[in-house]
Parts: sequence; structure tokens; C-alpha cells
Amino acid sequence: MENKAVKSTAIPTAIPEAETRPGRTRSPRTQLDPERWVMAAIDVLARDGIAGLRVEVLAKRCGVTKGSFYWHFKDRQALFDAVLAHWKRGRIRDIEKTTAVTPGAERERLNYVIEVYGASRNRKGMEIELAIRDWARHDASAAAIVESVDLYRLECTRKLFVATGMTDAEAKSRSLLLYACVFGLSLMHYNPFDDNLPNLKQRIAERIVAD
Amino acid sequence: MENKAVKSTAIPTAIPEAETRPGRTRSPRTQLDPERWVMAAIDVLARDGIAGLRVEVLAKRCGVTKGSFYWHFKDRQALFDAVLAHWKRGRIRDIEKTTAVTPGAERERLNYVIEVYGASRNRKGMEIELAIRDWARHDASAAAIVESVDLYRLECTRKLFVATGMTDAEAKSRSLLLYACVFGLSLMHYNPFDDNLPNLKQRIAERIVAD
DNA sequence: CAATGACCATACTGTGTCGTATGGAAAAGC
DNA sequence: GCTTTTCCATACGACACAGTATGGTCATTG
Repeated sequence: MENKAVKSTAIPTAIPEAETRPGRTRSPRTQLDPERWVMAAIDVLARDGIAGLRVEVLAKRCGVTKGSFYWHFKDRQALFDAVLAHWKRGRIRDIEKTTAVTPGAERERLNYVIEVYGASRNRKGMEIELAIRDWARHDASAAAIVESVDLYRLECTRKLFVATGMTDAEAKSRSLLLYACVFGLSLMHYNPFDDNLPNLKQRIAERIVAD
Repeated sequence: MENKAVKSTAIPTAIPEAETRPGRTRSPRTQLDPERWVMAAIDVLARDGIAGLRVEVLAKRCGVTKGSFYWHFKDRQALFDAVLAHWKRGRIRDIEKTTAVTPGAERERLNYVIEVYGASRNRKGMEIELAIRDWARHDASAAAIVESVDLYRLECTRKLFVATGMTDAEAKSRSLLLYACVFGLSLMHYNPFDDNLPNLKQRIAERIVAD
């Protein structure tokens, strides 16, 4: 009760640690919300996988201590659930945007889907994909999210294939082939296999979408 | 063979602790060698990933304490290296066996490769694959092993495709497509997508190996 | 200005793990 | 027989982490 003269004397305006300081964030009022925590969590997840997603590591990355974390989240699992929900929403939005098409341009759209996933510019997105899929190998909730996203993706591309004149069964097999190939390629280490990889990838894309 | 009335009274032939007993292994003289440790390590790796491959967990699984582990291995990394070396040897042997072929039967052999990897009977082997590939995302030594195995596999199937009359570039692209699809499929969760999955897989296989 | 609540720091307990040090028991060598 | 080597148990220190308890510091509100 009795304030004993405030132990933390001085340090009025000067920033002690300049960055990543648990004491005080640089902005006068930078409060964290669950959204910020989830963003940072996805960053860590992409880098270190689900096993590396620890509360104290994440807190340090946010410039606070875990006292803040346990204010916004019940426990570690609550963060996991939030991460999965956020990822699922983002993927659904992305799929809808990527597979939206004007009639007649379905084939180009399918090629675009392949190109987007193989592009190095969103290596980050693929790292998240792989981390979550590895997570799903041991966690039922993650597996359920992955399944819902996979089914949504497969369904969207199936429609595109059907629009190019394929039977439903063939369209389904092409959808599976497309995504399996995309994820599989990002899982392999084949760099020295050929000195003209774009050529090989072009052939693969044609094999997936062409008649 | 005489029951020498040791502490383990009664239960002459029965196993005292039934399993996982640190005190004494069930067999009178069951000494562990590095090979046994590596086997158990691969089991744990397939189940819990590289993050779950802990020394004490592994020791308990072997029915001993970690004092035994550190006699056979310098540290945890030494076990990791042994696991990677063992896995690589096994994969190389398996690839050579799987892609060995009598001239004229190359196409069947390629279909067999696809079928083998997609078979549920060696789910264990695929779990190891995925665990090691996830491991390779953060570890350079694992990545190097994966790359060498991938290149060897790609080269073996490339020869098969060439033998069916394809150009070298086309054969290379088919090789990539084959393995990417195989690993990608084992990474996805598409079970409710269709009620006749074998049919879809058959179509995919044909798309990969046919002209 | 006082009181309340949102937000975060600090300290603490408990657990799991790596690696080391050391001793003990069985087997092999003499 | 005795000694040495092999193989493992036990005990220990150090650290990282999850989660809790508690108090402090703001901003907002009356």
C-alpha cells in the first residue's frame, strides 16, 4: 500500500534501450491488441515452426514481457487458435481473389495460380503454409483448419478446370495434382537438378492445365 | 538358466517391468549400440518431429537412462548426424531397388514408384520424410542430405522417363512433377474431396507418366 | 482530483531438458 | 584369481519455458 518512493528513479524521457525495450514502447502509447500478437506469432511460426512459438520469445519480439501476453490470451493454446483462425480467413480471401475469373480466361487463371504459389516473392506465405501443415501432423485443430482450406482451394480450381471443358472427375484430379505439385515443389531441394528451372516449371504447369 | 533368486522374485520367465524399465533391460545382456539408438530416434522423429527428439525421451523409450546415450554419442547433434546418414543410406538403397528395371518396363516401373509412395502401408516412411523435410527448413545439414537424396531420386526417374522416349528436358520436368506430387499429396488433407479417391489418383498417375 | 480499469513489469513456482561428473556392475583380457 | 574396459545409473548444475500472483503506471471518467 505505502508507496516507497518509487523504486524506478529517474529515466525521465531518454530511451534506455532504444529498441525492443520491455520497459516502455517507443511510441508514447503503443498498446498491443490480440491482432498484433497474432501477426508476430505468424512471423515466428514461419521461421521456427510451432515448436518455436513460445510465449516469452514472442513477448520479447513484441518488446514486452509475457505479463502482457497473458492479459490478451488465456494461455498458449488460445494464441494457437487465434493464429489458425486468422490464417484460415486470409487464405479463403486469397483464394477467392486468385480464382475470380471472367468467363473464357479460366486457363490463364489456373496458370496464374501455379505461378503465384511458385513465386519467390511470397516465400513467406509458403513458409507459413509448410509450418502449419507440419503442425497439422500432430495437432487435430490445425489439421481441421488445413483440411477446410484445402477443400476450399480444391473446389475453386475444380470449377476452373470444369469451365475449360473437363469432366468433373478429371477436373478434380487436376485440382489435386495442381496443389500437390505446388506444395511438393516447395518441399524439395532440387536446385542443381537443372540450369534452366523456369523451363522445367513451365513444362510442369502445361502438364497440369493443358488438355 | 538357473533362476538365481535375484531381487526379481518370482516371474521367472515373465518380463519384470513388462516394458521401459531403466534398472535392467529385460534380456540378460541387451547392450545398445549406436544403431539401436538411431532406429529408436527415427521412430521418435516420425512421431514428434525433430523438436520432439529429446535425449531423455529417447532413453526412456530404449529402457535406459541418458547416461547410456552420452556414452554412445558425443551430444545430441551427433545423434542427428547419425540419423541423417542412416536415412540417406536407406533412401539410396530403396531408390536403386525401386527404379531397377528390365528394358521395356520403364513405364510400369514409374507407376510402381508412384504407387509405392502413395501406399498407406508405408505411412511410416512418409512420416519420416516429412519430418526430415521440415527439419531441413531450419537446419543446413539436414537440407544438404535432403538435397542429395532428391537429386538422386530425380536422376533415377529421369532415366526411366528418357527410356520411354522423352526428351531430356521433358523427362526432367516429369521427374520433378512426380516427386512433387507424391510429397505434396501426403502433405494435404483432402479426404472428403471425393468418394472415389483411387480413381483420382489413377488419373493423376497417368497424367504424370503418360505421353 | 480521486477512482476505476486497461495494460504491462516483476517475481515466483514447477517442470522439462542438455550436458557433466562420478560410481557401479558386468564382461573381457591377463 | 585380478585388472581393465565396456556400458549404464545416479546425482547435479544450468537454463528455458508455462503459467500465476501481484503490484505499478498510465489514461479515462465522474
